[in-house]
Amino acid sequence: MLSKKTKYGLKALAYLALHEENAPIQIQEIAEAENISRKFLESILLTLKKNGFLGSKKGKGGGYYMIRPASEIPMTAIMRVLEGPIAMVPCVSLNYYETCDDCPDEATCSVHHLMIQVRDSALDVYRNNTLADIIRITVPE
Amino acid sequence: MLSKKTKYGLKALAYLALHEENAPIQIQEIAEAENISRKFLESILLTLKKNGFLGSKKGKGGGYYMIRPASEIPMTAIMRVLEGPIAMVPCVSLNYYETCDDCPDEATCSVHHLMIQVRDSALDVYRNNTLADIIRITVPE
DNA sequence: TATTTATCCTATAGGTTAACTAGGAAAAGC
DNA sequence: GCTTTTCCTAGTTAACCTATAGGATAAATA
Repeated sequence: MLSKKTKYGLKALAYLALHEENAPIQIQEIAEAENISRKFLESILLTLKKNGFLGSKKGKGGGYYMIRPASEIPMTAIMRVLEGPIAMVPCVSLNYYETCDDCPDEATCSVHHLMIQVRDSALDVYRNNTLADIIRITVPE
Repeated sequence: MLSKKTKYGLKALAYLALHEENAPIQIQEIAEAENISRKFLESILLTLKKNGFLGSKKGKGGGYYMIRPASEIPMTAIMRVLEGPIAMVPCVSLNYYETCDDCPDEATCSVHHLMIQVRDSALDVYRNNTLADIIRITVPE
């Protein structure tokens, strides 16, 4: 299941990328436009900023803004920051690898091999989409 | 993240399918072979039975056994019973569809479209694998 | 300089779910 | 009728998710 955090984060990024006219956009505005709890969104945008996806300005006229073009942000990067590992099992995770304590041998583990396939297919999708790609859908022409 | 329930369930099914010589296999044996808590596995096997994947026999010489060939059990069916929906968001689920209360329009939702792609790629994997396929890996030749 | 506006930061409450565990009922075999 | 096994209900514990509170910090402006 996709967490609300990820869902809200994606929507906020999409909103910011669509309104990419230099002027910062306030949390409040995004929260209202996308039906997200203001305080919750606040914490999400903060982690997106800390991870280099967004810039911010404090004070009047402040807010958040895209720091680089949406077309240069692969969905893999966003998903890893918001949702965590793309793999469903740590033993097939590229960035968060961990051995299974119950499993004697990965090479002969049927779950392992299936989950590698699932991971690769998800990676395929995320690698072939940038933030710009998922926005483009909302603006058909 | 894949739940332990699913992971254990898959391992148990793999074990049973590999030892498909008519004689029932006891929970205890599977639990020991696969390093699974006996009581927990008990409840998992029970739901697999209730969902038509396994048969059982009580009393001495009892246990669980495959009810149909592993090659006829698609991974989609197993995953849906053990893990639930394959989709990461209810609004793109084929079998457990629900509307998002915060989202005014699916057609213009960027998350929606991305998640459809992810769902389809996962479905692709699960549809192209049966239980027999994931076991085959453990027996290379 | 004082005030307003906005993000930044820490802590925590409340609910849900996952991962087990306990204990016995029911059925099958000897 | 005793043993062995699955069947069933309920409970426990810990982690995590979602959201909120309240103030610190910084920027703009008057």
